[in-house]
Amino acid sequence: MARGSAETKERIVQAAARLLARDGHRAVGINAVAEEAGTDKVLIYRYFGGLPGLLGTVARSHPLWPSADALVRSAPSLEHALHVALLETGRAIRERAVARELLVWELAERNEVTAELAAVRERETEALIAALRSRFPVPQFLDLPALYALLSSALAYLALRATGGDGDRTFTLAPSTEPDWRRIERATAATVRAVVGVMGDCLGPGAGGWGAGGCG
Amino acid sequence: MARGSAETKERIVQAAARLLARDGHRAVGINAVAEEAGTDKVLIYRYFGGLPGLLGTVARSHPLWPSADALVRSAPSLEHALHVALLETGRAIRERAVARELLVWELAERNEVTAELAAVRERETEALIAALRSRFPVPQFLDLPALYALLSSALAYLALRATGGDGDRTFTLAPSTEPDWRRIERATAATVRAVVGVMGDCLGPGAGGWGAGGCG
DNA sequence: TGCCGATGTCACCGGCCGGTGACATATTTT
DNA sequence: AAAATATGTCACCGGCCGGTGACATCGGCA
Repeated sequence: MARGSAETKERIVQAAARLLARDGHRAVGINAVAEEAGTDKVLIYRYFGGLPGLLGTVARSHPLWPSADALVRSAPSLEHALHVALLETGRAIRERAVARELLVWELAERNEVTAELAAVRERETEALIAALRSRFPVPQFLDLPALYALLSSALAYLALRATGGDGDRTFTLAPSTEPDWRRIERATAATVRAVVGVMGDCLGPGAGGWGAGGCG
Repeated sequence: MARGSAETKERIVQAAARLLARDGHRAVGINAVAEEAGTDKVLIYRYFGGLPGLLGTVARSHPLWPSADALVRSAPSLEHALHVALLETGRAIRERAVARELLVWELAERNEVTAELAAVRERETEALIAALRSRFPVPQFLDLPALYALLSSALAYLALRATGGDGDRTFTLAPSTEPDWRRIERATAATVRAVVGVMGDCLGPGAGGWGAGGCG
C-alpha cells in the first residue's frame, strides 16, 4: 500500500464520499469506509479523530449548490431570478447523490456535522435573498422569504425523493423520471409566475396585501 | 404477562410508535420494540411477519392527513379544499413526532419497511386526488397532481425541519416557531389562491395552458 | 379426561459494529 | 548508524443486531 498521510487521507475522503453516494449515509461507518478506502480503520481515528471529523471534511469538499451572485446578476426580473434559482436548486440536489445524502442526513440526525451543514446553507440562502432584495423591488404584499422557503422546500423534498427506481412515487408523481420532473419544474414556474407575476400585476401594494383576495 | 393476541398486538404497536416518537427511527429495531412492549420479539414475527409489517400497521394507525372524503365533501371549492388539505397535512406532520419520523425514515432508507410506508401513503394521496377530481371540475390548464405534489412536498419538508430548537432555520425561516409557521401557511394559502383562483379567473382553458403567460 | 393449537418465554446462533492494543515497516532526525 | 517518529497491518474485545429452535403454559374442544 502506498505510503504518505496526504494520499491516504485523500483516499479515505474519496471513499467516504463514494460510499455516501452509493449506499447512503446510514452505510457510512468506520469499518465500511476503511474497507472502501482499502486501508485500516485505525487511520481514520488517527487522521480525522473519528467519523464526525472525516464527514466534516467530506461535507466541506461538496458544497450543496453554486453561488447565487451570478444568478441574480443575470436575471432580468424577480420572477425570472426566482424561477432559475429554484430549478437549479432542484437539479443540483436531484443529480448529485452526495448533496442528497447530506441533506437527508440533516433531516435524520442532529449533531455537530449537520449543524455546520445547516449553518453554511443558511448563510447562502440569506445571501441570495438579500441579493434579490437589493437587485429587484419586492412588492410589499409579497413575503419573499416565505415564498422562497416554500418553493425551495418543495424542490428539495421532491429532489430527495428522486433516488429510487422509476416506480417510486411521491404524492402520485415519480420525481426520478424526467417527464415527471419536468412537470414539477413547470408547476414551479407557473406558481412563481402566478404569485409574483400575476399577483404583482393584479394587485397594488395597497390592494389588500398578501393575505387578501385574488384578482377577480 | 396478559394473554390474548389482540392485547399483545396492540401493546406492540403502541410500543413501536412510542419508541419512534421518543428515540427516532434509528432506534426502532426488533429487540428495542420487544423490550419496549415488555414482550418477546418472536411475537412480532408471528403477528406481523417482521418489522415491515409492524411498521405498516403503525403507519396505518397514524395517517398523515385526515380521510379525503370528509375533507372534500365539506369544501366549497377546489381552492378551499386544497388549502385545507395542505395546511392540515403540514400541521399533522409538524405536531406529531411519529408522522415526522416515518417520513424521514422514508427519505433516509430504502428497504421493505419504508417501501411499505410509502405504499400506504401513496394510496391515501391517490384517493385524495381522485376525490378532488370527482368533486370539483379541474381546469384543463392545471396540472393538479403536480401542484399538489409541489405544495405537499413544501409543507412536508418544512414540517420535518420543525423539530429542533427555535434557532434552527430553514431557508431563513424557523418552522418550529409559531409565527414563522403562520407565515408559511399564509404563503401556502396565497399560492393556492394565485394558481387556482387567480389563474382560473384570468385564464380560460383555451388561453394558452398551464405553461403559458400570466394575467397581464 | 386427553388432546391440540394458540400464545408466551428462554437461550442461543452467526454476524457486524465501533473501538483499541500490539506489532511491523518506512521515514526522518539525531 | 541508531534512535525516534510516522505510517500501516493485524488480531482481538465487548456489545448489539436480526433471526430461530426448543420448550412452557394456557384455553378450548372432542
